[in-house]
Amino acid sequence: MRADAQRLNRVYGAIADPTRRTMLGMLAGGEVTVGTLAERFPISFNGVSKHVKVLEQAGLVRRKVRGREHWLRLRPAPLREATRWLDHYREFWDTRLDALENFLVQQEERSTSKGRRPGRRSGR
Amino acid sequence: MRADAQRLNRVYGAIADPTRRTMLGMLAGGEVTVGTLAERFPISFNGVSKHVKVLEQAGLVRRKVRGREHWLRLRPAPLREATRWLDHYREFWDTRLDALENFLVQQEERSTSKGRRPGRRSGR
DNA sequence: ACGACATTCTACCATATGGTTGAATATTTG
DNA sequence: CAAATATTCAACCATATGGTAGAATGTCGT
Repeated sequence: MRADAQRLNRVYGAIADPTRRTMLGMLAGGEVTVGTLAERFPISFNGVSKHVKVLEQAGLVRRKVRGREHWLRLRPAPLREATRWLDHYREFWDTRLDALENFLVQQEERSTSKGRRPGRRSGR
Repeated sequence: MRADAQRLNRVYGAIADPTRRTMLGMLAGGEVTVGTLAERFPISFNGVSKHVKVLEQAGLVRRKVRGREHWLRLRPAPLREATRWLDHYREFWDTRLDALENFLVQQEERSTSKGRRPGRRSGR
């Protein structure tokens, strides 16, 4: 599904920025306003506001307007999805590729440390 | 450490692109040349070459030049690191925030179902 | 040596991103 | 009502990104 991929794009894109990762960490304790968030970053309020919007569009943060303040809350669901994709491949690679790597490295060692033996198909 | 964050930026940035995610999937089976990879994408060879470079700089792919061909191999280690960051937060949020969300939603229901809206001044 | 092949490098383009400032909007407070 | 506050919107800038095309580099086959 395309929508699925789109969401992954947004989520990984969102957490690819260290400022936004830090923001997510700050939201772990509960709700926080945009202004409170902004206090802790060396960029302008507007810069922070933009980052928040990115997190929001990735579905990682939910905004609730109460009076003049915007309260932000973490939404873990998209992270779960993102983890699922990563885990699916990572596990497979961890088990399968480590073995493959060892195998290939050994093969390399064999062909470089000892001379090529006659009658052997040289793997190029 | 900053280097750590830098690596996470690169890895998440790399997998934020669906073309590159697909490439990683294709590399699961073992080594593949850039050209073989390129055959399966609707973009130019050069475009593919650029994507490969991004994956390489994120440490997700290792390149080995054999003759005129460049063979690519997956490197799972950075994925492991990326998963670790995600998992650390996700687990925490999963347990802690789901409870918080339920609590807050209930609170909301309680206050809205009784028609207790705060002074309403219509927009504009 | 020569041409075909696999690939990168350089240059270019359009759009996205992260940042800024200033104006606008809505809300609380005096 | 007016001022202060919390925030977004709009415009702008510099740089990054994803894409293209063409030239350059290195290797293979004859």
